[in-house]
Amino acid sequence: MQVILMKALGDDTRLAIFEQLCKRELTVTQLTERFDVSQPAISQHLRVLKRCRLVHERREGRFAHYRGRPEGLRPLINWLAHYQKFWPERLDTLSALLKTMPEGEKKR
Amino acid sequence: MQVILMKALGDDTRLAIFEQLCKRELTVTQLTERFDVSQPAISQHLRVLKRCRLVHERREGRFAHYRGRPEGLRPLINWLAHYQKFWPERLDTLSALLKTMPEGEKKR
DNA sequence: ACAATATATAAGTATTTTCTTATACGTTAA
DNA sequence: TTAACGTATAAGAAAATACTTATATATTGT
Repeated sequence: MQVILMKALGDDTRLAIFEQLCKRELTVTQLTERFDVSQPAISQHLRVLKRCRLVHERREGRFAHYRGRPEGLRPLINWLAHYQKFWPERLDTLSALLKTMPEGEKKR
Repeated sequence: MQVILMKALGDDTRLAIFEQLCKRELTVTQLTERFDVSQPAISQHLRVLKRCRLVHERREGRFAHYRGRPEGLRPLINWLAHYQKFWPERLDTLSALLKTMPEGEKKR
């Protein structure tokens, strides 16, 4: 369901975290430095983002490296494609393109 | 800001209302019949959707006809286009297409 | 082994959001 | 003109969400 995705990205802090993590992989501590909320708050946001696969955790000892997963946005794209019939013809090829977009892991 | 859009669409009832209104124009009363929340709740959801231009109100006497405005999704599309560089090359033309998509009113 | 570090979880509080009922306002029909 | 109808707004209750502090757990460096 794309409502879950919208909810996840509908919070300013969480959206900012996602955007950061799409630029570079960061640990929880590094994220905590960059935002003015507590470390637990960051962890909680990460859990939400992880639940809908918008971020990926790479454990390395006691460090948790997180990176953004833009592929996780796919359900949103798919949902939006439903509405392309309301947009100009120029975009008519969008859904075709989307249909052929692979499901699995993508290169970054 | 696309967070506002996400917030607006991040509620199940509101998303369902938007989807209904993209299919057909409906009055507040008709919407109230279709959902199991009170009429004021519907009006409040409509206000949120209207604020971010996801619906349009057509007044006709005491009736308020609402219809969905899928064009209002554009900020979302634009934002998503930022992430296309993380997607397969197949989609590389997406942003070009989006850039040329007109801003004004579109045909339905 | 022990202290320090990195993160997660628990529990509670504060804030925001969504709902309700009551009511106000404008429009139409009788 | 007045009663009924359609919708919006106000006010407050209920529910959901985002935060905090305290603490647990695991890992590393000394």
